[in-house]
Amino acid sequence: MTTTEPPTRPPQRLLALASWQANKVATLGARLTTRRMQLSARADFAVLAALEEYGALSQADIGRCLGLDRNDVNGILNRLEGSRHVDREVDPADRRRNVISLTPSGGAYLQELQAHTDAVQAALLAGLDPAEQRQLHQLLAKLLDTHPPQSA
Amino acid sequence: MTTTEPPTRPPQRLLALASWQANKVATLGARLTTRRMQLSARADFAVLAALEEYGALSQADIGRCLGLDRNDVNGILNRLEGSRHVDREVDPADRRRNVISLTPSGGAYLQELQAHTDAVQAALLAGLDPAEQRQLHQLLAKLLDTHPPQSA
DNA sequence: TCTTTTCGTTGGCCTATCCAACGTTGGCCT
DNA sequence: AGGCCAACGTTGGATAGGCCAACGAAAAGA
Repeated sequence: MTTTEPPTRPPQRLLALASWQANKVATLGARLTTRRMQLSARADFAVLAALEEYGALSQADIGRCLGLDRNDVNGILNRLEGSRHVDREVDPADRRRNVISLTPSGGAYLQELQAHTDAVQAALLAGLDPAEQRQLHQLLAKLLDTHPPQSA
Repeated sequence: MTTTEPPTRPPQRLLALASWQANKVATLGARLTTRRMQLSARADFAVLAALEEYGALSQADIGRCLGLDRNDVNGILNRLEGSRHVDREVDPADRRRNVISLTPSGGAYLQELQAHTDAVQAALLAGLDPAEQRQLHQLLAKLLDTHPPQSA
């Protein structure tokens, strides 16, 4: 009797789900990231990128444009402030707010993370040719565009 | 002076990243899921789908075909066994293994979850026309195919 | 003025992913 | 036979992400 062979593939019910696929791609990205940097550096990268593109921001604005919760932004900033990648000052014009600004050290850190991130992207998309990569990117962008940005 | 307008969009450095997009789509899927069922039901769905497609499996086989860690499979099965959706018996042919099998109740639960899952997919992909949905699905499938299946 | 909103902060909950270790069991090899 | 190694289930823990509730301070609106 042939021993019933163990399954190698995920069940069709899962393969059919775009959300399941997206999850798998996301954790794949996380795995590839771990090989090159601390996992939490992804969050740092996001915040630093926002500051670099938009200049000084309040914590709430950072959260809104990144789709992050205020609390989580706070935690990331504690880390970044601790390593002097970011300055945190009370906004004199609105003392409820903190003005978060990028330090030179933070800018350098951003460049460093960008290099690692690029490598991760290349590894993640290695199986697709350039045209397919562009297609995928555009489809994901369109999908995200149709959903309201929301930071919890 | 025009007060510097708060940014609404994520920075370009993030928009350019497929891994960031995948993460966002994944959490979007999670959010939509939460509206209809317990978040943890996604894991239940995956395990039940595997059992339904392949018949009785060992815990290790479940983990392998779903890409899950053995430990996590264990936790999911504790839940499913507690609600009688799954039977767990020692394999008489190999007493290291447990034979996990779907109960009628589990089959019904699977159908119920499938309905909710379908609704989530529809909501997630609502912004894409059918051809785009197919394209996205195929590109994600191809991407996942090029990466070795690995369960931690 | 009083009320409502925004902001930063603290603390906590749930899920996901992953790693390390243990005892049990089976297969393999000499 | 014996001894070694691999696989299995299980326990416990680490890190991370996403989310919610509540608080005091401060601003905006009525």
